[in-house]
Amino acid sequence: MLEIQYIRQNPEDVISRLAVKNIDATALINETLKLDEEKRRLQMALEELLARINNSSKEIGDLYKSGKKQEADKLKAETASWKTELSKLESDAKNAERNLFDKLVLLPNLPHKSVPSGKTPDQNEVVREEGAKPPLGEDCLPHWELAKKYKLIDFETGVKITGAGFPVYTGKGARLQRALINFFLDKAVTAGYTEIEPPILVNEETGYGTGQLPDKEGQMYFAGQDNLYLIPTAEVPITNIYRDSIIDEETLPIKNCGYTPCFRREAGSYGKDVRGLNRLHQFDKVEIVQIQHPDKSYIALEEMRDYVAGILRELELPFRILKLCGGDMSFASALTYDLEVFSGAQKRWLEVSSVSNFETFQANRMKLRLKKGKDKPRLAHTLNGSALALPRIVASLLENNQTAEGIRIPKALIPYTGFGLIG
RNA sequence: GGAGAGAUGGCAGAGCGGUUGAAUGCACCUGAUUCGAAAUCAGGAGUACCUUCACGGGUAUCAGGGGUUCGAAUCCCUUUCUCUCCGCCA
Repeated sequence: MLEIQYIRQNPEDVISRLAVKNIDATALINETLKLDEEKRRLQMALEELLARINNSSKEIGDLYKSGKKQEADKLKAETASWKTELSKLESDAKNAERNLFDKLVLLPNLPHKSVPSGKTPDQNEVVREEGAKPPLGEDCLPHWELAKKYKLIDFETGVKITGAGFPVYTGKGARLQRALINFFLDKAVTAGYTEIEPPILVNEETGYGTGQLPDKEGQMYFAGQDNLYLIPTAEVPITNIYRDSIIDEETLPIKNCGYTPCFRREAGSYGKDVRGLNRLHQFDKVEIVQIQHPDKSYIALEEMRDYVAGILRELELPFRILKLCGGDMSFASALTYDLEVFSGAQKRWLEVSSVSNFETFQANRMKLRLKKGKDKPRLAHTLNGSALALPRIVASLLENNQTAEGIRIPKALIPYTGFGLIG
């Protein structure tokens, strides 16, 4: 959530930066400012009345103590007569606050100054491209064929057990999943991240803290009986660890990582996007999360991006890094890099990681603050990135490394799989 | 799931419905003493919002929400959570 103080002081800046996300916020901002004024006006009136009542009550107490019962009773009656005014002011003030809040939660985060404008994914900026695309023959197979051929993934049985988008991994396919998870976690821990195993069901406050709620609840599975949501990413529980807390700046940066399954309803997806492993309802992912000082968050963002690139390099996958344009960025992000691997048989780029700086957007919702000595607490910056999401890594691993003998496992992964070839 | 007990500041722990934002202890910060330190003494110290050029002032906050009252940490209702006992169970 944007800070109202900032909007109040820099409405022009807010409007022009939201324009980069292709949002004309002029009307919304004007309305927000009006509601903010209204809220403060009512708050002042209410607090003034409360102060009068407090004073009066104190006086009544003193009068009783000194035995002046008559005067006390008189003042009591007078004070009681303010009650109708009080309840009206209370409900008005509450409504005004509610109205303001309802507007504020609709506003997406402001994009960083360097974010390119643009409406669609093809206007994202290619930061760089690395690795050679595999020289596959005409007879190369897409990963879903390979998965079937080598009995690695059973999509049909997944449909039987649960539904589309819930594959069953078998044999070396399952082993490959486990290998990748361990590989990613080991990498992250070596890079200084603390491993976390969080809950994968979260409550409403948690969903709100990272920005999934109230807007995108249709994207999450919901366990209605207990009012809990299945997490769409480990970012949600791992960042919310610090909800409602004030962290000593000395302890920064906080770097956490965690493996979790992720659940996404993906309502509205169709066609080649959902073929095979391209888009699933349940998938595995290792996530990295940082809590950073505002002055250092953009350095950290680049480090995280380069860290993820390093893993892709070790996996010998051709990849490219994109800086997302305003129109392709998520609601909460100020700057996002996507990392995509090239999937040789499908001949398309697949997003395997998204690394974002949320600046104070999540921290403001979560009341996650930093404190240095006696200074006033200030909001922290939060960042996260996938490192990495498994399905599309597996897709490109299978497709790019197919040979006549079988599927070659990259060297770095062999200690984890225990085999170098799927034949 | 059933029965009971409880939730107070960073922690521990008081708190007859009326100067209780809250005693006390520990921890913490500042100053005095000291060559320095320990000990001792004096003082300070939560968070959020509103207001003020500023000094300052106001409101809220004793798990969350609602109620009674001129006035609630204190009384009532409710939700959540914790603990103890029973049941069930990886």
